[in-house]
Amino acid sequence: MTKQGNWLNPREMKAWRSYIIASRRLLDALDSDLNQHDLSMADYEVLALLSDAPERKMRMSELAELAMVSKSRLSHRIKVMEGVGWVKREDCPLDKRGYFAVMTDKGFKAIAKAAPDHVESVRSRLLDHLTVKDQEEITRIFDRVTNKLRGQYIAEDK
Amino acid sequence: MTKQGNWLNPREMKAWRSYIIASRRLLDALDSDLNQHDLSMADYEVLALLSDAPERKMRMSELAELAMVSKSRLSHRIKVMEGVGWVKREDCPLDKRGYFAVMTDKGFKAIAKAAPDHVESVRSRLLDHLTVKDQEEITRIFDRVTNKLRGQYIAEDK
DNA sequence: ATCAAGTAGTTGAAAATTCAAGTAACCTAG
DNA sequence: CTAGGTTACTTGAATTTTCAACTACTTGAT
Repeated sequence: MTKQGNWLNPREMKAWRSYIIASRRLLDALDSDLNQHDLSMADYEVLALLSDAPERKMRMSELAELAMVSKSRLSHRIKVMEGVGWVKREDCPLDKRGYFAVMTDKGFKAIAKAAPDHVESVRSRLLDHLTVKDQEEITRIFDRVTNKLRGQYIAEDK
Repeated sequence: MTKQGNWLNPREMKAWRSYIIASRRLLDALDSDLNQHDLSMADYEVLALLSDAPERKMRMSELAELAMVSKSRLSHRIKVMEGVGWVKREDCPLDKRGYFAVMTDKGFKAIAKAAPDHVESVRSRLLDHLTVKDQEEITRIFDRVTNKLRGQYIAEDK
């Protein structure tokens, strides 16, 4: 299984390093752009998901899953967003263990305000530098990676 | 400058989402693999840099820069690594403000033990799913992204 | 020399995240 | 209808990361 001693060849190494370095920098830059709206990428994602959901509400579990964060983290995060007034909790009548996170008007306004800048940020820091062909390659390659990963990766909670 | 209201078209959206989702999952998986050696990706990177440095030592600033973490974060992190016995600090005679982080034998053993698994992890979760052509595309595309980013992004400290 | 400004690195407190329980509700086999 | 296991979510404590000083040293201009 673990075929040890099998170091990366130069081509593999270059691909891996290029990818990792660009990604770190890119994510840092996007996050830092978003900070001007007092949002992190993770929080933005949560709000974006909520704003697209029917009635702008979603079960905690589903939200955690789609936003790819642990339940615990989402729970803590929603608590602070609740403090800021962007979301409220609402209990689920069908399953009394469950809760909905519901986006408030204020929350909607907050993300509506941040979204154009964020999109512009994604453009200027990534998409603008990719040709149409590049974009298609990226889609093809990373969809494959996700699919393979789905098969392999068994996370405990998140 | 900020051309607002310019939402992503479907192709751009697909590329962006594929990339982001795969990356999140990939990094999570790699991190979780490394946890079996009590290491995070960031700590691994720090140790890897040290183990490649002459005399296995490096100035704090340089290490922070190459590992792409803030000085503060590195400082805290080195403190715990020092506690574990993987590194020591050594003061720099040339610049009395400065310190070297020096990897100990124990530290070297720790990363030497983790490295093959990590490499295997990078392979099985990413590289194995990329053709040679894909790897070259990745290198080309992400090198470009990094270059553009370098021009744009002005981070405060890190 | 001297002083102002910048650099190297650390620090403590605050905020975020993880980790390990914990509570309550649901589901299902007998 | 009920015990045992699972699911949904929260919580508090521990760890990690960020943030805003702060110290000590260096540098460069006068």
